[in-house]
Amino acid sequence: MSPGAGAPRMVDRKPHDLLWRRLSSFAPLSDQERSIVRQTCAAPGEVRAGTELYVEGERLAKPGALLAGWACRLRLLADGRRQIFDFLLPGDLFGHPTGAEPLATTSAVTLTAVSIASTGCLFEMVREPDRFPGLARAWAAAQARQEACLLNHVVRLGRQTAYERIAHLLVELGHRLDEIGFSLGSFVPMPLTQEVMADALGLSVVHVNRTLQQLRRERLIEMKAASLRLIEPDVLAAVADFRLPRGAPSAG
Amino acid sequence: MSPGAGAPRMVDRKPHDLLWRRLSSFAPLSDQERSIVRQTCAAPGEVRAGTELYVEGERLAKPGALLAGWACRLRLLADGRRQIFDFLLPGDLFGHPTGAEPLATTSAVTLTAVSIASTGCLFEMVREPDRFPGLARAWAAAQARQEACLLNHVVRLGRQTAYERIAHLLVELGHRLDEIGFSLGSFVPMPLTQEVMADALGLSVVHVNRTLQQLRRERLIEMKAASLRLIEPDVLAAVADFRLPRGAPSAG
DNA sequence: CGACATATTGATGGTAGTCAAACCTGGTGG
DNA sequence: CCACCAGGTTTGACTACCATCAATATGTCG
Repeated sequence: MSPGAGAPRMVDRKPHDLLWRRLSSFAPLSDQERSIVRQTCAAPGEVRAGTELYVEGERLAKPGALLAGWACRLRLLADGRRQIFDFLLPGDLFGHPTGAEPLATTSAVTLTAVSIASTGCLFEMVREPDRFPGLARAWAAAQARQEACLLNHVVRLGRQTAYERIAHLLVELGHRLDEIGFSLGSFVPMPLTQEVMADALGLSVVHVNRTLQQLRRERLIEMKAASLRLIEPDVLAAVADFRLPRGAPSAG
Repeated sequence: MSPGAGAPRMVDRKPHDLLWRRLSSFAPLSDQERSIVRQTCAAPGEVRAGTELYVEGERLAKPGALLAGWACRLRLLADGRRQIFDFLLPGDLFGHPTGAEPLATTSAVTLTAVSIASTGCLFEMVREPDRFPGLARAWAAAQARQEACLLNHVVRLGRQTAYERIAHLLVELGHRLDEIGFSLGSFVPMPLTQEVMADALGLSVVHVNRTLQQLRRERLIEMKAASLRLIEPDVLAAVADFRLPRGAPSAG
């Protein structure tokens, strides 16, 4: 499941290695493609926690990739309720128009300090699958992956209890972190406040708190600072009916 | 919002006109593209209600488009709970692999008798955006549309009450039906059982029943056989905080 | 230290789930 | 034509999960 202790970790390397390694795990890249991706990451931008990357309805003009830090996509309701759709982790792409209209269907906000590669030129390349087949395939796979997570999220929200939702989300995030070099059974970064988890999982902060306590009491998870350890990933996956997305890239 | 009473309705025409009209509403098609799409719909397949179009995990081999009838995408949990992700209406595409791996991430089941065009060859064409630019753009827009509906669904499930969820779903379906030729303020087909709505909205059948009654009592909707009328679409949209998806095709 | 965000705890109430039964409705067949 | 049945809808009684409100810790940062 995880690389051995000595295996290279994407996140340990220079940020500008992270993206091409991540894309390569979706589909093999040519040397040319790889070097272009690396160039893209040469001068990442840095933004603070709480920054809006883009806002619902706005024209998507600055597509990017996260090289470090976390963000999320969300929508605000008229009365202030907030729904988080998914989380963006290092190596994830954001802000790329999908349909004909390049208008954002969600907002996106950073949850931590974040460093960002601007991927405008990569996005141009993806439009020419003949010249850049590896990149195009990796891109499509990355999108498919994001959609798979969204489907998981719908299941959590629609048909799972608070206990199951939290277990499911933590296992999913654990696996995603595993893919980028953290090992599933050990402490991994988890910079989500309980309020953020609540807004993602459709629960109240109070109930998230109590449910997390239950998971800790049962010795299924362990929390420390802004990090988390899944003590029993298999038990958690079982109670949450978690399924590994098919076609998932293997870590390392 | 809707075409006048005398305007042509996509669904009134021969099924084999529906698809190209629908795709044209996303992006203009060349004469060649249009005629190919029409040919695709020449000999639709017919299947009964309750047929599985494909099953989660299976290799997607028979991509298609709905020419008549309704279907849905769903997932079953280990203990029998069921979550419906979205509904497929006439003119919608299904079963097209998105990422590298052509494995279904959901199952899909027909809700009514359905007629289907096999779109394997169209799907090949979409891979060559240089030769078929209109089709490629329409395809991308159709996908974007589907994703927009999925985002709406997450909001419903995560942050809305039963009352809001149902209102929101009905308005969304109303608008989608409006796009394919029914008019928003009049009776439109609505072949969903309360159980299906419950499995889509993360509610129990009983509660769906009671909430629908409330909407009827308040004279916001009217139901008859397998059809529905939104008496006050604006009020419903307001209580549900419904937003028209940007870049939506206009009906007619 | 004080200001602020986040986490925790307790008490109470409401929304929605569960269980169970009755009631339609359309279709089938004797 | 009516009995019968299956699937869907409706109703009632009861329960429980989770939201809400409010107050108190804990922690972090200038």
